[in-house]
Amino acid sequence: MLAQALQTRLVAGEWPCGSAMPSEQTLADEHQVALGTMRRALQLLEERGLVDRVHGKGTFVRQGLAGATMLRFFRFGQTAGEVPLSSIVSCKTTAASAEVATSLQLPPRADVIRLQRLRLFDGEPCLFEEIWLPAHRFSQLLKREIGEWHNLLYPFYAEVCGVHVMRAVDQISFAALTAQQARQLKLPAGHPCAVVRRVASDLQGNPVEYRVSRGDAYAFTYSATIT
Amino acid sequence: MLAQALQTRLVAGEWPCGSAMPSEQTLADEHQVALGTMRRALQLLEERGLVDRVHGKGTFVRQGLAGATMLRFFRFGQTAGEVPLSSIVSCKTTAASAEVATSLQLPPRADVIRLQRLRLFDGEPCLFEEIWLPAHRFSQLLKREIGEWHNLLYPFYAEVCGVHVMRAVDQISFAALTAQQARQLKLPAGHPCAVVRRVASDLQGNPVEYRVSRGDAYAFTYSATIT
DNA sequence: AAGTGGTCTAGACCACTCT
DNA sequence: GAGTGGTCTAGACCACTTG
Repeated sequence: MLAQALQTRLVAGEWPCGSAMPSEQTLADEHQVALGTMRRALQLLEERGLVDRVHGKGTFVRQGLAGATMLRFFRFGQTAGEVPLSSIVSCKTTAASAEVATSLQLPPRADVIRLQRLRLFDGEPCLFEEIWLPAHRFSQLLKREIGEWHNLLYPFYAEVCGVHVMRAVDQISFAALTAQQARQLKLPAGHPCAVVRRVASDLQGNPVEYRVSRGDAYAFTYSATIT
Repeated sequence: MLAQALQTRLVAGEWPCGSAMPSEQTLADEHQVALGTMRRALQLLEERGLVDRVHGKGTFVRQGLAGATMLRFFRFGQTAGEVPLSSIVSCKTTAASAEVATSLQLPPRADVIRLQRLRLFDGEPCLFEEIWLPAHRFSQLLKREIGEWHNLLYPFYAEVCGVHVMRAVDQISFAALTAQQARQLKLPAGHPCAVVRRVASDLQGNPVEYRVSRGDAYAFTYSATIT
C-alpha cells in the first residue's frame, strides 16, 4: 500500500514535526504514481491522525497532542479551554514496578522518572496524578527547575526532550481513595474516585508516558457515541 | 454536496433497512455524475455509518445497532459476545417527566412507555435499567406478552415496531444507589454505581429511546483513545 | 501570479461474490 | 461469466493562501 510507504518515510523522521511535507505532485512523482493516487494516500494519513492538510497551504506533520485532555473526563466548573494550575508534589528517579514496566514496555526494574502532580482549580485540588517516564528519554527533564515546568506537560516534553506525544489510550475504572490520595485531594479516605490510566505514545507507537489520574467520582462525566 | 443528496434519498426511506442500494454505476447515471464521484459519495456515507459496502456484493443500508453494547462499560465476567439474560421488572404507560421529555424531544407530560429491566449474569443481577419510549411509536410493544420479548431490545424494536436504532449517545457519570435501586442489584444502599444515560436515535436522527442503566461502579471499565 | 489542496471526469484494470 | 466494489490513471477546473 502506498499510504504505508509514505507512513514509513514519515515515521522515520524524514519531515520534522510541524513542518510541511512536499506537495502532492512532488510526492506523486517521487513514488511514480498518479496525482489522484497520492491524494488518496495522504487522505488516509490524515484519517490516521498523522498529518493535517490545509487547503491552499499544504500538508503538515502533526505537532502532537496539546495535553489538556484529561479534564474532558471531569467537570470541576472550569470554563472551556481553561487549563488548571499544576503543582509538582514530588519528582525522583526510581525502578519501575511490574505495572509500570509493562505499560511502558520496559524491562523489569528499569530506570524511570516518577512524578506526583496535583492539579488545582480555583486554588482547590481536583486531580491527583502519578506519572512515570522512561529515564533514558527524559533525562533532560531533571536538569530543569520545577518552577520552569509548564502546566501542560506534552508540549514541555517536546520542547525539552524532543518527545512528541501523538496518541493516548485511557482506561477508566473506579476505586476508593487511599489515605495518601485522599489527603492530597482534601477528600475523606475511602471516598469514591474515578481512575484514568493513560499510556501515551509517540509517532513510532512507542509508549513514552504512563499516567494514573484520580479525581472525585461524583465530578466524573464522559460522553461516548455508538454508531 | 452529492453525498447529502444521496443521504436525503436514503433517510427518506427509498431503500429499506438491510436492502441493497443500486450499483455505483446506476446511481452515478441517476445523479448524472462520473462513477468516481459517486464512489466517493458512497464512501462518505459509509464513514457516517449509514451504509455497509461489501466488495463484490454491493452497498447495503445499515440494519441498526445490535443492542448488546451496554456491557462494553462493565466487566461482569461474561465471555465475549455473550448476552446476559433480561428480566422485565415493570412495564407501563405514563406521562413523561421533564428529564424524559427533554431527552426524547417530546412535549411535557407526553405519553411514554416506561420499562424497568434487570440484566442477569450467572443468575446474579448486574445491571438495572430504566427505559422510556415514545408511546406513539411503540404501541405495538404493549400487545406482546412479556415472555415474548427478546434479550436484545433493538432488534425487537425493529421487528415489532419498525423502529431501527442507528446511533446512541451515552453519558457516563457516577452516583450512589438509592434504596430501591440497591434492592434490585442486591447491593447495599448508598453503594457507588456507574450511571449510563443513553439517548438512542433512528436514521432520521429522531430520539427513540431514553435509557438509564446502573451497575456496580467497581465493575465499571472503559477505554478511550485520543489522537 | 504562483502554488497548494479539493472536486470532478471518463475511462482502465483488478479482486471478490454469486449463479 | 456477469455484476459488484477497489484501485489507479492522466488529465481539467475550482477554491484557498501567500508573496
